[in-house]
Amino acid sequence: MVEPTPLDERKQQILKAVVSDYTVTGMPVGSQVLAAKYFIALSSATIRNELADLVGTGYLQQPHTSAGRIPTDRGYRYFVDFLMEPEAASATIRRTVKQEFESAPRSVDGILEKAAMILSLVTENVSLVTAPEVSESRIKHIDLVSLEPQSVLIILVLEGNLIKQQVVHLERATSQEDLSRMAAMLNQKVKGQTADELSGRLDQLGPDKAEQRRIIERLIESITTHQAQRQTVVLHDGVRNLLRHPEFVEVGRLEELMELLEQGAQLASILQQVAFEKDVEIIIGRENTSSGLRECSLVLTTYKMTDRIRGTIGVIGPTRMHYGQVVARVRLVSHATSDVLAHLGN
Amino acid sequence: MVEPTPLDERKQQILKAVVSDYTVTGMPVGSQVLAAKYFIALSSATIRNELADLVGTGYLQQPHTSAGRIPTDRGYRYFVDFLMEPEAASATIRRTVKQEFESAPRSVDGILEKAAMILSLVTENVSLVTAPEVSESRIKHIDLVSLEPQSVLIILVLEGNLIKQQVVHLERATSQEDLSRMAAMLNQKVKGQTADELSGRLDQLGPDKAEQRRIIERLIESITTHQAQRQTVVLHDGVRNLLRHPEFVEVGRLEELMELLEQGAQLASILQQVAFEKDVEIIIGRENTSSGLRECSLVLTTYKMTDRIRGTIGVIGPTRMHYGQVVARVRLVSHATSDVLAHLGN
DNA sequence: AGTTAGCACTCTCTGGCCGAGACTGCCAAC
DNA sequence: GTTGGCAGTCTCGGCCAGAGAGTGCTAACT
Repeated sequence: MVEPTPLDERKQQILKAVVSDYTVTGMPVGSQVLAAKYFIALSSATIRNELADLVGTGYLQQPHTSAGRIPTDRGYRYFVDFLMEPEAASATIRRTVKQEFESAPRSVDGILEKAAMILSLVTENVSLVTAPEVSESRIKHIDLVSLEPQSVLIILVLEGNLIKQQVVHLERATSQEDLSRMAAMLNQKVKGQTADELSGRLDQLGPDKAEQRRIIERLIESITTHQAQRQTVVLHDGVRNLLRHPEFVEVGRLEELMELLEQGAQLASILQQVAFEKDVEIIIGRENTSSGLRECSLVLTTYKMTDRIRGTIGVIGPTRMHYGQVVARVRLVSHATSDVLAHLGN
Repeated sequence: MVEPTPLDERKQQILKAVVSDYTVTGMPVGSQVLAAKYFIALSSATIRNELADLVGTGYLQQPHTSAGRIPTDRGYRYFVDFLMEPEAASATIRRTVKQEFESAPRSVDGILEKAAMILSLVTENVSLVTAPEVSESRIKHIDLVSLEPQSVLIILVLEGNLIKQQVVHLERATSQEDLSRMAAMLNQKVKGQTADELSGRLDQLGPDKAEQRRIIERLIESITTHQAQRQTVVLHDGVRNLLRHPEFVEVGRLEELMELLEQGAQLASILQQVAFEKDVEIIIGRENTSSGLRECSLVLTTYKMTDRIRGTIGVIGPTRMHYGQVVARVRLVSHATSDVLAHLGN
């Protein structure tokens, strides 16, 4: 990382003005416009000198010799770190979010899907939402359903009414009656534990018949390994919004981005690597390791359920975005989502 | 509908050649090319005469005066109805489909998602898959989980290990023990029935305590109404493929299409209206009622599970597509999907 | 009557050119 | 350090010309 050149007050104001203006108009910002709209006390020549400095230090760039300036990734970074003023979501937006959530279904999946929809709606960008890690969720209820004599369907009801299923094959035939009995016993023992915790506590299961015990071990092993290797699901919504941004008129960039969104795996690993030092994390342009995101920015935060952080929620948009507004709205939707999830009950 | 003008043999061959060539090259087809590549016995002048007729009767059109001809929707329609030769999927494609399905999870949801992925892969278009109607699926297992004293989570395990959940509120507090007892009873009575069938057969429930009976009625009512008002889910995959087609370089058309895909509801109703007179149904360009699909074609068929038709599977692509190949591959993936679903067990 | 060669015509596409417009960088003066 | 002035650079839109592709029509041919 390059040591950031300290900027004096006036350069900061000019950088801020360039970012603000460019964000709105999408056109490179010239010295005359800046002098007229933002710095009436200064002449355009003075501003030209400052602009030249900002280009030299890498905060701004020129698309071509006779054009105005646009921010570089570094310029945006300085802007969001030091210059951006906190904004609050408007009452209209808050009302929209509230109303939309009212029609959300009463399950984690449904709520997160709705959250993705709402977030893309209010930010006019692509929204991203990761589902909670199953292995970290508390188990509320276990059910065992016999499919074939040696084949069992395990149904896990996790906190927030999140339901997970998996099929496991047993070494020997086991009847539904036996399975129901084991399920009843498991429900008493495992309630409130996470899949992660389960693996270490097999010995807490009372001394049952050796055979049953072996089956239960097999089931629990299946649950823990299966959940461990599950990759995080990433929901997204609002690609249609992206098409309206002028930076995506050429479909080239879009293709790589769509691939990223539709494959999910790479995106999941990107989102998992985010270190949330602040409540909202912003990743700008080439700060992204993925080439499909070189001209995009991510604005990410987390959401909670039962007071623990469970997943990431945020948006992907062009680097030229109204960061203040997007941050406010991402934060709003994140809080609203956490609220709705909280009301699902433990 | 305009009465189709009967086409003599040679006009048919010329129309077929135009469609075939245009499908491959994407360029308007001229009389010289046709004479050289497809009709060596004829002169380009003769072909010009025939082309003029085909334009007059609405099977072909000219982008501009000095350009070659391209098919109209009507031309494509005639082609797929009378001229298209049946194709078979290549061994490579068949192997790909087979291999991909091997890594599919053992649940309906997972398999259908995988099917969408595979179909978009092998057709290089956007794939569509509707999920089975829950209300028509046989119930394999019911579980009742107490959330709060008066709040119950109903878990339905349907054929194919499809799991559906819903929360229902009761008039009075009911313990988990009571719920488990009722679940056990319900499992005996309702096994193998569909939600639709359930509603009519309340009286078959043995004479229990009036109170329990009322609760069960409430649960069943909740199941049937809830499932009835669910709208069909439409999965899609492969938007990234669409971006590679030259007809979508301008994002205008794409925007409407993305909206259709991401909203789902309108798409669901379109798919439900398809009358499957043949095994593969093709809807071309403006035959679509939806404006977002005016320059797209749909190639659709159905898939089965336990010998009953359960949903629609197919693709959306530009009207200029290799229909024969796409039909073959849609059919292939549909059959493969049905096969994999069949092995899930009842 | 159907087919063909010939030909004039139309339309698109590409590249080059020009002038307008937008901004800059630099210099000299303040 | 700031400013006015000015020459220089680059993009963009419009215009034009020439090449290329393909047609429609006519007249001749089988």
